[in-house]
Amino acid sequence: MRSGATSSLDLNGQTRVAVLLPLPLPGAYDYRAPEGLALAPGDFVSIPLGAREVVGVVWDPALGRSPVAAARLRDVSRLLPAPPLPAVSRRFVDWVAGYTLSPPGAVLRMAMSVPGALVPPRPLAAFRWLAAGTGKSTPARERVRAVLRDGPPRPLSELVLEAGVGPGVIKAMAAAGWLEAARLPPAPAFAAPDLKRKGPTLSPAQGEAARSLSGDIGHGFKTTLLDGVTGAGKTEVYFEAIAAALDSGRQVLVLLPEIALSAEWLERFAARFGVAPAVWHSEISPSERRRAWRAAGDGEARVVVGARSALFLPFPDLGLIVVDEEHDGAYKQEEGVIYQARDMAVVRARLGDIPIVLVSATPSLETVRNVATGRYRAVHLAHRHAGASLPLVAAVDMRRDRPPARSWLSPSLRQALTETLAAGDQAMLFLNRRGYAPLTLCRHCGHRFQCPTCTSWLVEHRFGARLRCHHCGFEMARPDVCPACATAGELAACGPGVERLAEEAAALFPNARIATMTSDTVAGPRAAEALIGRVRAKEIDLLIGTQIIAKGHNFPGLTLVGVVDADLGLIGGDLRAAERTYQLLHQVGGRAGRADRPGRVLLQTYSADHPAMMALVSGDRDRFLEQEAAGRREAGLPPFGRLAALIVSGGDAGALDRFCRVLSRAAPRGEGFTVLGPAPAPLAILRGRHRRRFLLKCRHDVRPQPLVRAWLAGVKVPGALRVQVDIDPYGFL
DNA sequence: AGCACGCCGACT
DNA sequence: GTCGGCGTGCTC
Repeated sequence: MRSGATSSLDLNGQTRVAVLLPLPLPGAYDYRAPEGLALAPGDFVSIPLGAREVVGVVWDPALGRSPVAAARLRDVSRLLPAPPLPAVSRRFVDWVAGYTLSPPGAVLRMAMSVPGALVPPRPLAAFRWLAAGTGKSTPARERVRAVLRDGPPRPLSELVLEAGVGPGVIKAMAAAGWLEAARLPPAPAFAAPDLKRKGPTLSPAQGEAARSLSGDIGHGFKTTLLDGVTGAGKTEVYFEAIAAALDSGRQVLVLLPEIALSAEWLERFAARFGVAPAVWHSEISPSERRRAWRAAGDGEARVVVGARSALFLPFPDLGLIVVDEEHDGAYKQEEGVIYQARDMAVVRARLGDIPIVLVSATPSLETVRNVATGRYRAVHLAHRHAGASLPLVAAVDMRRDRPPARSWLSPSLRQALTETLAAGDQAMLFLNRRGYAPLTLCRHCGHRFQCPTCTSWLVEHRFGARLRCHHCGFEMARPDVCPACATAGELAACGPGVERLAEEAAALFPNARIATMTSDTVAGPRAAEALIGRVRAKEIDLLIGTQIIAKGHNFPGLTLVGVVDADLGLIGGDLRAAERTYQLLHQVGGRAGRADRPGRVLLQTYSADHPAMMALVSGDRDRFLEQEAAGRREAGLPPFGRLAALIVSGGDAGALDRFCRVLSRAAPRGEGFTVLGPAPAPLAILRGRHRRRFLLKCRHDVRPQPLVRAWLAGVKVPGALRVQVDIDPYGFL
């Protein structure tokens, strides 16, 4: 349905419209609407730009923008046959652009990065049996005839499959007059969830939580934290809220970190609603992407589950947002438009005046703080469902319980593994380090293998005997001779990666069936699913992996989790290091003992008295959060203050440092904020570009955006350098 | 983001 | 003598 045309009339009586283009331009461009073409904000249009034709969106007229001369205006070429971009989506694009200090067109690009989605789905090419044509009958042609005779027209892909012929045979038969091309209406993209289907029986606590969330549907914007330990049944609870939103006729968006790895979630959804949801993430094919975008935009997709960018889909009637694992760092987009999807989801809910549920067993300090101040409401699920008990967590103090030389499993962990495997149970070893060894050095001259274009060591991968940079993809064959001193046979692998751990485990437990799971060993979601299936079928005794084994997978037979290097996430001066370590290790530990058997978690650490370790062992999350909060409050760091980072990069370190001095001089001065830097960015050189970082640290009541805007307005960035703004910076990059 | 225009090395 | 490298700059 289209609202009336709201384009403005120019002095000459010509109709002028603002068109936002999916390009990093500072604002919308003005065009002329040809006579007879009524255009309203949200309309997708094709317009000429320079020598090419570009798709854009008619934007809402901006106030106080000095208009470009009428003589320069060009005509809108045509209106595209797609549902208009809803007003909420347009306001959201503008809001995100203003918050992240990105050009609005760059944000719009995320909302329409779907080539070909703007033409209606083309009818399916199909073929029906005509009669005998010319040419001879062959066995292949006979099979096609057998499939088609007396039946309705069949799509090409189906025919190819059923008749066991190549597409060439069909086309040749059509050309020879045996078959007639027909058109079938396009298949409905997504089936509607079955709302009559009964949900599972909920515990009293779950039922109460579900009623509480469902009661918010249709009553405007409200943010709720759904907080409960792994296994407490949070998913079933928010499924009921989804059912309530669907029942009210509105769409639902569920955000997950790395959807690609969570087939288990899709199974649970299908079990509850009888259909698959529309799925949106970076790895879906162009045709799936097109289908999902279109279905979200015309309302056919009732539920979309996706990674962070699903937030920008053009939902016309969104009624609920769920952000699962809200604490997960994967919600922070670090490239292009830099944004925190969880925070932007709250904004999207506010603009749409709908409820949003943040879900986590280990909520972020930001969210906990928002609950404490009353901005968010909290719904707690205190206990594990169906009587399952929480795993017993113990720290292994590596200062006393030392592994033998060149091995990484302490005597305690070895013994626990032995017991577990002997009892016929499954175990898991977690080490957040891909490859064989994180560093290779020459024992003769001390040479260390470093990436030629990044500040990072090359990681040895025994599989294929390569040295690889995990930041830029550089790789080389592992040499036998030191490139610095030419000594042979003195290159030593330092430290463990999962491959090396698997080697040690195989030597210790020669009869155990061991599998390694990292992004290197499982290519894509299907391979991951297959491996997880083997673990569930108890074809694997010991699973060794990086953080991809931490997320969302449920292994009923697993009773021991060994964290090989619990301190790994604590290194580096990241302000969220302790929090992230706690969250990740808690999640890893949650894999142990879900069913009727208690689980055990051993944390190998050199800092057993670190607050994060003590909290993991004692299970006292709230005390840990209070300590973290106290430290951050003291330092004026988020969520008690605001941060913005400026990353300046360029190929020439000299030019970069010169420009950094210019930036320093132009830095804003005043009350309530400080500018720190320039300092080498955490990855001082990435892909051959040198990087420096400024930090703007603001009091909680001071907005960093106007300061950064004024700062950058006062300098001219040399062409070869790049300045990236990161509002609410998270970790390294 | 494209695509043009614009100044310095190896080819018919 | 040209073809072409991609560095800066513009697109309503």
